[in-house]
Amino acid sequence: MMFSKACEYGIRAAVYIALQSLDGRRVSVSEIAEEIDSPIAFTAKILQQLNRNNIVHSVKGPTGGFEIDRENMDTVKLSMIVKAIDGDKIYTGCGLGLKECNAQKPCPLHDKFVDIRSNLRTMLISTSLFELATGLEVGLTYLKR
Amino acid sequence: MMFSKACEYGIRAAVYIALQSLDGRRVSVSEIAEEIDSPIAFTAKILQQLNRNNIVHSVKGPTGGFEIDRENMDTVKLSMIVKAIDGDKIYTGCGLGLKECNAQKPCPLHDKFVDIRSNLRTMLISTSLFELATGLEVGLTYLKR
DNA sequence: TATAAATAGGACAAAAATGTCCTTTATTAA
DNA sequence: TTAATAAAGGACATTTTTGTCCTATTTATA
Ligand code: FES
Ligand code: FES
Repeated sequence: MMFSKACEYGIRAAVYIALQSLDGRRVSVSEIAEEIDSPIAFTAKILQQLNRNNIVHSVKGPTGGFEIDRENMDTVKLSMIVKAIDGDKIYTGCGLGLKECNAQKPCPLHDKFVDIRSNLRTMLISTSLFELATGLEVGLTYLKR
Repeated sequence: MMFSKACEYGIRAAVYIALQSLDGRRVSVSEIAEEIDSPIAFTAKILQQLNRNNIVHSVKGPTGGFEIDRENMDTVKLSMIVKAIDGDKIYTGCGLGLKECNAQKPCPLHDKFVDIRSNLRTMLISTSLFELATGLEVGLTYLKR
């Protein structure tokens, strides 16, 4: 609805990796896919994107896998993941599908849409991976069901 | 992003029909598609759905076309169009793609997501076609660009 | 009543998103 | 140095969404 499937998997994967990195564990694609209940090969592609965008860090070879350093858990915000995977149409797009959102020639929904989107934007910009992972750690939230 | 293409076209079409109905004009699919800059045959399909859901009224034959009675302009809210075309996954879906949104077993984003979604929901439920059409009438907003 | 104009609807086509498979590359450890 | 393990990445397959085309139905009017 709001995010693409790829983006949903990307966020779930990043949160899982963050959680495990807090324990010093590096995790493989197959473990991630298992734990977030996502298609493994597709998840691998998404992790490649996150790696290229320096959101996660990957290590090849035996004992390799994905990890996120403690610093990144705070600096990486949801907005960065969404941007890496879905681009910024979430910010620049018009709610009614006009070429782009444009306050000079607004669609009928513009004012109300901009309001909602700004809430969303603020939320994404202010939510860190660490924040999402710690809820999991305490067992209050879930990455699959 | 937020709505499907079909839904965007549906809303734009409904607003245009409402605007013309205010002047007592019944409009054809081809005129609608022209005025909202949408693919004509695809728009026709969407209008069929809106007709079946009693959001617009269609009349066959010469002098036929689409119209919306004055009463419906007030009673038809954006939420009804979105529901008719995109279903209610916008309300029931989980932001991170878990089977459904569930406060008992929430995803890490649940609380923040529910907040945003509730704003969106309120906006959709409280915005009528009439409200959107009148902005157009006054020439402040646009359905194409 | 015949014709033409308009929507309804089924079948099909194209494009985009999602998902899979297989080979290559890097790296560890025996 | 070889074998095994893990990510990278290219090519392909499937599914969903978007879009088109053609025929049937309804209806106004000449
Ligand atoms: S112009 Fe449509 S949302 Fe801004
Ligand atoms: S459970 Fe994910 S948004 Fe509610």
